Amino acid sequence: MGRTDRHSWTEVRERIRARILDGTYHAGQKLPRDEDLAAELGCARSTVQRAMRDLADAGMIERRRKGGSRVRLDPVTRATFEIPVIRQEVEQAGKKYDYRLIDRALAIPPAGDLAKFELPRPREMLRIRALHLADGKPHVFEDRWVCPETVPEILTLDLARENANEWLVRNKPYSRCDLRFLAIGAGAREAEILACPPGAALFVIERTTWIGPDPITSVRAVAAPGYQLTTRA
Amino acid sequence: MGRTDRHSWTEVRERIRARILDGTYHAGQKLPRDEDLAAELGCARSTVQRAMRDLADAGMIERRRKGGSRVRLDPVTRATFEIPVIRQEVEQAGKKYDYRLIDRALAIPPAGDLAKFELPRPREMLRIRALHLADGKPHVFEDRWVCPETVPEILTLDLARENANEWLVRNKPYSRCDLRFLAIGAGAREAEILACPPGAALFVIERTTWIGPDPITSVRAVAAPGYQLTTRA
DNA sequence: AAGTGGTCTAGACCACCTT
DNA sequence: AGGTGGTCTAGACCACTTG
Repeated sequence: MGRTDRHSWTEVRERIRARILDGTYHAGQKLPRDEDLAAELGCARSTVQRAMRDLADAGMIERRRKGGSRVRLDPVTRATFEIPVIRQEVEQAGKKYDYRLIDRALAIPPAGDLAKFELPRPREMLRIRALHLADGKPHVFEDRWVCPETVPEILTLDLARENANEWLVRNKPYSRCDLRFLAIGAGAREAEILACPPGAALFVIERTTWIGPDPITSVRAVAAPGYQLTTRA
Repeated sequence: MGRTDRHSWTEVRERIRARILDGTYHAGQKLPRDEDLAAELGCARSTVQRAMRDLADAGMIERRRKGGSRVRLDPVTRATFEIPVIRQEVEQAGKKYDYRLIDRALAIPPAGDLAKFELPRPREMLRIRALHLADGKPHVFEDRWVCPETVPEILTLDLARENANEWLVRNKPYSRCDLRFLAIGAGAREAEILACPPGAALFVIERTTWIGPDPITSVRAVAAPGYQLTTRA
């Protein structure tokens, strides 16, 4: 039975959720104060607080000090995705993982890539292109810019052996991470590298990370056809 | 300064995180018990518990009763996305929203769509196809199956005027929601409806919902070219 | 200026899981 | 069977933000 019997915070949450869904509290309306709800439901205020925080995290209500809690006018679906390190993803599927460096070079990123870092001025960065393979077949094509001012070690790493993806994950914590998901048609380069027809629809994950105000890396990971991302069970 | 000074749970969380990042606690290693950490850091156990829960939610550690807390071996990135109701998304971008029903019909879904519901046996459902427009241009093509056994009202709704998407959001709460993101090449139908070249790479969001064990709806939302999804600011 | 949510504490009990 | 995290309580103080 867990402790879902009477005064558990999940029980309180479900009671409040039910009232929102059945219209007792309608969209935009203010809910009672935590303290009043606690008194009414016969539990401690902190239990109500826990339930309300969960509803707020789920996007169902909004809470403000002094302003109280309100049912959100605009219902949204919030979903959490896990983006694994590619090696794990491949090995977890029971396949053999391989990594191949394509090229690396210092250059000034084009405007589009610079914009992702939100940098005021152009800056020279290390571009790394690499391919991740699953059972010998192309799996993900990675096109990455790394900022040597933030990550000087990157210049002396042997990228043919060291996987930049994994090295950064292990050695460079970040404080901010922007993610974008999109679809692109395979260009000539992607088609060749991923061994797919030109124009094939490809799923792309772009990620940019910073440590404090300093840019670390921005990567575009282009998956081979058929890739899809699912909410974590 | 907030209350980020000494014994706030965020401060405690950052101290623990720092120890993980600097190797004091390395991957796979067991962390001290909450109570010991609380004593060492000079705060209440519940404060440590709050901090640890946050780290666990972020995917950095794993916690088990009796087993204790461990640094996760496999670092993952967890990201939360908000999938808005399409009307809101369009209007928030300052554009005019429009909706057009394409067709509706009762039929037995093909195996692929049935599988999404995890149903043992085929079942007749209402298929609804519709187009969402932004400033008069095709924005999202929606291909939906609704289960009339769970949602009988759907059969009598005037779908030319009532948007199935919004009606369901407002009237049918769900208890489980599966989401999938993928990329497809535009087929003949998508190309015609979305006014894009055949073969164009399109971003797709698929969502299946249930209330308890009963299926509600499964929808494939195909976005017009250029669409992308971003972590919420 | 005051009201409301957010946090912290100390203590107790419980549930789950490993040993 | 026992240890560890999860939850609940009651009370106090704090911080944000609105009227």
